[in-house]
Amino acid sequence: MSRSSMKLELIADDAARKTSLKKRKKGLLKKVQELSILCDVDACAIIYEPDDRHPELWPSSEEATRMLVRLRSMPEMEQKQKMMNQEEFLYQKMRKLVDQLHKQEFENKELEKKLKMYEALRTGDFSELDMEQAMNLSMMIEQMLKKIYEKMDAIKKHQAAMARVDGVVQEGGNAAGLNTPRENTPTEKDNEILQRQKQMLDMMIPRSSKTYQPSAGPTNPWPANSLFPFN
Amino acid sequence: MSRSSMKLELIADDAARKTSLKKRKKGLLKKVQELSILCDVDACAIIYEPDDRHPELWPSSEEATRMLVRLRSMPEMEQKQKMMNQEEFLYQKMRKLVDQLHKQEFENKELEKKLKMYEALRTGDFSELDMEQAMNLSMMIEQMLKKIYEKMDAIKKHQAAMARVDGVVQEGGNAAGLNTPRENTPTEKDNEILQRQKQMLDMMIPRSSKTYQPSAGPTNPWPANSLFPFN
DNA sequence: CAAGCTATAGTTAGATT
DNA sequence: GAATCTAACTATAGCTT
Repeated sequence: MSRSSMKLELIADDAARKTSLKKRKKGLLKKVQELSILCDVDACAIIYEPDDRHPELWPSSEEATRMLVRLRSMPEMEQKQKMMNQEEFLYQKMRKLVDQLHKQEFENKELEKKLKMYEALRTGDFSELDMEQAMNLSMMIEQMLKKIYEKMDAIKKHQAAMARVDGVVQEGGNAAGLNTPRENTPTEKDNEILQRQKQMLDMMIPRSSKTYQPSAGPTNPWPANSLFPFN
Repeated sequence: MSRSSMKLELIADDAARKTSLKKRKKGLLKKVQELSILCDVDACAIIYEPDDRHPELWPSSEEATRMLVRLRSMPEMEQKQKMMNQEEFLYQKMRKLVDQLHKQEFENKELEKKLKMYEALRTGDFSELDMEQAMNLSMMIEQMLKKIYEKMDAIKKHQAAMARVDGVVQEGGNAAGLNTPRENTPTEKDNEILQRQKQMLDMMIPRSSKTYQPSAGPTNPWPANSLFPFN
């Protein structure tokens, strides 16, 4: 219903009624399908058009038939219900299976989410991630980068010290192959760190990452109950 | 459906599925009512919830029963009824469920394997991996390292070139902070590469990796149908 | 756990081709 | 009629209460 909300009553105009029926039938079928898939229920719809002997059965004639058979057998079943008969046993078993299945499916989704992040990290393609995953991943990358920088600094310091020792012996050689501390004025050092960060990101992320921007400062947009395992 | 259109698949989360079912059931009822009133047709919907043996009938039990009576008068129905009884239906459904469950469990295991490798890569703890996973992982690390080295070489070459340009102007400065080519005799270079590999591994793997030994040479212990996705 | 809220995807009456 | 378009208009996922 749209355009000047119509009243809920028979559509008098023949053509309009038929058109509406066609559209709504389609819509209804879709809804039934969605319901049965999304919510895991057996559902069907039946429509008798006035001038048609054959009813329309959804989602399929067979499915509807089965449901109707179940429906028909229901009244008799009520009587037997006190006892635990074969059918009740089957139903119980099925309920258990359905529960297990749902649990598995849930776990599967969680695993896939995590995996997606790792894969994104490896390939450098972040386009498939949703907001939460992107945030998780950005934090993870930052943590990894931090560790890497710490390690690099440690190595550099070590090598600088070596170079100094060499220098005492050999009058200022640069054997370690890295720049020596005396070259770093405070400003130069800052620049260097920035440069190095860009290089590292480039190394870790083969395709240049248009989508990733390392968040600066102490701002932490992290959801408290993050799904990602920062062990 | 709203807010970032969801996929048409089982809602894994139990509570969400239940909520959705309730809402959609209501919506469906409304649609059926509207259809039958607006378009003058007999229509009904039937929903069997998984753990409820009593189906929900719309618009009313009486209406549904009337329709059932009409349906039963269809000749083909009678035959199908004999063939497919309720119990057989349940068994069929259960078989389907068991299959689904096994499939899910398998997928789950595969996902967990992959995840375990990524986690091992991140934490540096390889003790939990089995042989196949360790081999997969070692190959992955080698590939990543290769990429990193290539990148580092590219950067180094670039910086060395810069340094040479500087050298022409400034008489041999080492502005880029990495060693210049002239320092590399062949033997020194080999040593340096080895050294660098050790450093990189150390950086990528916080806890020193006792279990990982990069395999040298062209020997490839890889299973042809590796489970790991090298895309 | 039910009830209410809200933004937005989906539905559809009416018009047009 | 059937198909297509579009402007209302509704249904409902994800939240909050």
